[in-house]
Amino acid sequence: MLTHAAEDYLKSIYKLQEKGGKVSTGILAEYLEVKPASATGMIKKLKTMKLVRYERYRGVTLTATGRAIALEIIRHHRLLELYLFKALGVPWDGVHEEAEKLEHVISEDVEARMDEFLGYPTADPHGAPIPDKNGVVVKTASIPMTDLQDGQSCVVAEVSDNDSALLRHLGSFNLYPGTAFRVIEVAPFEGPFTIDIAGQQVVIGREVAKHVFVDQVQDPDNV
Amino acid sequence: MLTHAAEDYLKSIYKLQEKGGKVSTGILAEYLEVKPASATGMIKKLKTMKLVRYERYRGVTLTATGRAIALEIIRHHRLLELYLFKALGVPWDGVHEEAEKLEHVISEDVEARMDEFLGYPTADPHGAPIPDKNGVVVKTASIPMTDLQDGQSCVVAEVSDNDSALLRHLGSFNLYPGTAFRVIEVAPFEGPFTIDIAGQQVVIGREVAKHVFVDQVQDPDNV
DNA sequence: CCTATAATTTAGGCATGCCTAAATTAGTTT
DNA sequence: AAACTAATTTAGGCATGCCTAAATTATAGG
Repeated sequence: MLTHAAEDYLKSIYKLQEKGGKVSTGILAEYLEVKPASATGMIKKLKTMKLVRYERYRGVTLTATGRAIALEIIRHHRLLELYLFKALGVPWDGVHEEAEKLEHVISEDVEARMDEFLGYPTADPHGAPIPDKNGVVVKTASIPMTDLQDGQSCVVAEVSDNDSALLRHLGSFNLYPGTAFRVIEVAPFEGPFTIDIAGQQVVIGREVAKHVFVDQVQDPDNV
Repeated sequence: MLTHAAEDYLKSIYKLQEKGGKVSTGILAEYLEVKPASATGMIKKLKTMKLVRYERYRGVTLTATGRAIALEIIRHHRLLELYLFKALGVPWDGVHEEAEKLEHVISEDVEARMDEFLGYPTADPHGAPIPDKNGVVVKTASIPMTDLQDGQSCVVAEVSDNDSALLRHLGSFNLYPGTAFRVIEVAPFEGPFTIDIAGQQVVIGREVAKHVFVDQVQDPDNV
């Protein structure tokens, strides 16, 4: 069995690898909030366990085994988030933190029971896909909200889950996965987005919009 | 915040103190499946934190603070056991093991939600009392099954929770807390108990009976 | 090409929590 | 009271996982 720390490293390498191939020691350390020297140490340990590929100064990537373990942990995390949200009513800005601790200790048996209770779901409360038992993840083709233009309509697919203040903010606009909205105006010079959610006009700053991903984009009718 | 290990020590000291006052290093070490030398080390650490009273070669006891923490962990453990049992259908011989891992990471918020879901229960699936939020435990006056005589009727109050094979065995007889039975015969020379559960005759060995505690003992009608 | 800067790695240290082996203390027995 | 036994404590070691500080390597600019 792996230590909690090792599991966290694998999970983080997986996530960073998603957007950028090889993962540098520095990026990984920053993501995990440890010093680069500590990351080097753990990477070496993971290499002896054949969970990562690594050459010094060259970055790190997961092996097939390492990836499988990372996806297992991510599955635990996202199922737990959804379970806490649906079964216990934990607010969506709190589930990440809770799941972060529980993901390392939950058994396969309990996980399977939660999965059944939830009806074998495919996305967590933030819209992130839940890998299945075999580690298969359905990639979504969502685009960042910052790519939207005036007049376009869409549906929220996913939002970043790691900043609970941001989530509370989005929640105050009802900007959950599944919520539809239309862009009324994109202010020039990297300005904010004015959008229409169910008849309500809302202004969303650029920094916030970076963390919102959307699907089903439709151009305005009057083109 | 305390380490998981420290929490386990406090919980164990509490349980051992219940039946026997001061707790010796050896007993504690045996209970925690650790060497006596390791227990001495942790006891010293707990003493500097003022969670235990301790003088070398004299045994250890909890301070008020230490006791409060122990009861908090025990509350986590027992609420989790009941939640896993009732909400997720985990079999009663599996909940102890699961709760043992979860008790150290569950938040007060999630615990409060489980408590509410369960309707503020007072006993776990093995009949052990659940301390309330303020650390108040209702002591039960149960007696060991081994004290029963021919003909007496009673109700199961509590069973030991730490041996899952034993629990499966008891489960196969429907010997759960709340189950009523009548003693048909106590075989002489430390022999087994023959009992009547809902019309079924069952033979219970002495070693098993030691782990079953009963309430509401009534003498036979024909006295 | 060679040097400056930034990233990374190595070296050495610290806390936790376990271990074994040796020394000490308590308590009982003669 | 001395000696023996059993329990306990001390001493020293090991793995994990973090840290800081110093050395090394990569890479880009002149």
